[in-house]
Amino acid sequence: MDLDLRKLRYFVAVAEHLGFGRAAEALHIAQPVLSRQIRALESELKVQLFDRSSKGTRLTPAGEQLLADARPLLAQASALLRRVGVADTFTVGFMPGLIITPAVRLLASRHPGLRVDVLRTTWDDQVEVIHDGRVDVSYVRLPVPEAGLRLLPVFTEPRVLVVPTTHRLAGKESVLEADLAGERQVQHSTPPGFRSVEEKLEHVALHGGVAVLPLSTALFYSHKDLVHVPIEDIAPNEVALAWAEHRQTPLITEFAAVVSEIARQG
Amino acid sequence: MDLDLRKLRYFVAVAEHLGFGRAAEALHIAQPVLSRQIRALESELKVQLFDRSSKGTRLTPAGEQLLADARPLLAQASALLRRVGVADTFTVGFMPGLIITPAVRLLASRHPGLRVDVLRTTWDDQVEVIHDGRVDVSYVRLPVPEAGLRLLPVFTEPRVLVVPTTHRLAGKESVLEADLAGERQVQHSTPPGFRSVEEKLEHVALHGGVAVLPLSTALFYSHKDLVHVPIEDIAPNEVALAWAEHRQTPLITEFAAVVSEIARQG
DNA sequence: TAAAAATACTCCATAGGTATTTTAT
DNA sequence: ATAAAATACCTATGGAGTATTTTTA
Repeated sequence: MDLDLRKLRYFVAVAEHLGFGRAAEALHIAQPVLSRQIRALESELKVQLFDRSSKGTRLTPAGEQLLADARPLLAQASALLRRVGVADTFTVGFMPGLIITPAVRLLASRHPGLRVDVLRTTWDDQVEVIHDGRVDVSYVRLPVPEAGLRLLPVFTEPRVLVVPTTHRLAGKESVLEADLAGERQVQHSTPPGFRSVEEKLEHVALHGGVAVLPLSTALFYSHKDLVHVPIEDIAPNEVALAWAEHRQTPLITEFAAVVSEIARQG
Repeated sequence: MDLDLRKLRYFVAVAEHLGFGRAAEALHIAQPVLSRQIRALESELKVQLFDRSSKGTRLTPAGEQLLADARPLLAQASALLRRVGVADTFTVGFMPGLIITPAVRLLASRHPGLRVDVLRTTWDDQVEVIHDGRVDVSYVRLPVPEAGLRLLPVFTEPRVLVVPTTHRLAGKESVLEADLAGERQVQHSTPPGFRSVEEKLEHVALHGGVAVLPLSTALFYSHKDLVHVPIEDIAPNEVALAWAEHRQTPLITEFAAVVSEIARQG
């Protein structure tokens, strides 16, 4: 009668690992248990979800369909738990280009039982995911609407100009903001509205123009037809760790401490 | 670790009935079971959900919060089940003003075990709810985008003009479409964009103008400052039962038969 | 004291475990 | 022959029931 979220979680694990043995290991349960649970799910839903063979396990079309439905449902359930303050997993959001592994590893190592997830965000949802509970904390690029948030500055970094290799500014040691006068600047909000940094850079590579990005982002998305040049006099980009000011859990406090410790060292 | 949707459903029932005894009855379980399950949920979530007293049971703020989260989650889970073809409840959508109780009652009486729900739709979502599984079938007002739908015509009805009682056309026996020339017609899509018939009629009552509505809608939303007049030469409004062309379940087929039988008699 | 919820107990369905067998390459 | 999944069987947790007690207006 009611859908069993545990079975659904098991199903997603099998779908992702494409194998019962591997999935069982990841779930920390025995393989026969998993086989039985998936069979039970199949019989409850009256649908075959996997084609099993000794040479790999594959999703049926019905399985693909269920997987597409199951992921958001589990995410919503997880967000609900986070909103009421029961952490099943600790989830860290981050904007592209930011390095979060040291802090995440350190937290995970201190709490062997805890599952730690990461979620990549975009300009559009970097704050939203904090408020709706998809993440516990998130690395954001300022400025952000600060209402309801607690912010911990992590570091600042210069912004650089990204241009095609053939561009007149491509060879320079550095440029000034004034040098950008007359350049077509490709921005996030520019129609047709780029939804990702990749799209923005691809546009610059294909159709020219210039983009201004934080240094770490430019390094992360390095592109063979593009180069970047420091801009001397532009305000630096600030990165902060953010979380909801209600919902101050011990784990959030600890993670914030870990992050500022690492930032102090690095 | 995983949220238990059964407990969540029990919780919603208690919140809606504001009492364990009444909720247990509605859920067809014994009262002590429900008490235990809610206590278990409270202890799993480490939050008190209800203030209990012998004189009524009330939600705590945390309970209110959970209720707001629980409803959409349960709805999404239910939609998932419907998409994979496992009906836990049979849900019938309808546009405002349409009378669906006879068909719904008949279906429910033929299947004593089945829970039948209804969901009111709007112009904006009358088709969407069919495709995303929030309903099994829905009474829609044509025209609709027919892609992926099966449609069963149910009946046609005249459209009437709705005007303030003080309007120059208010007293007429009937009018022609030509009489509307020069009138400010308040339409669904007219800025500022009315999201409901109520808003539209309220606008007409307050600020004048005219609205054209199906007769049944005008009757359903009768308003003391408004009257309606038949329009002789306008195309009648058509109402159809619609469902997703994949997902042709026996229950849907049966309901369609019930509906067309009732339509033939009425 | 009467109505509502909580507790005590019993029963049974089912998740999880280990050991073993089946199946397909 | 081997690797993967399925089956067999056992244990323990927890959901559901009935009977009863506690609580409070």
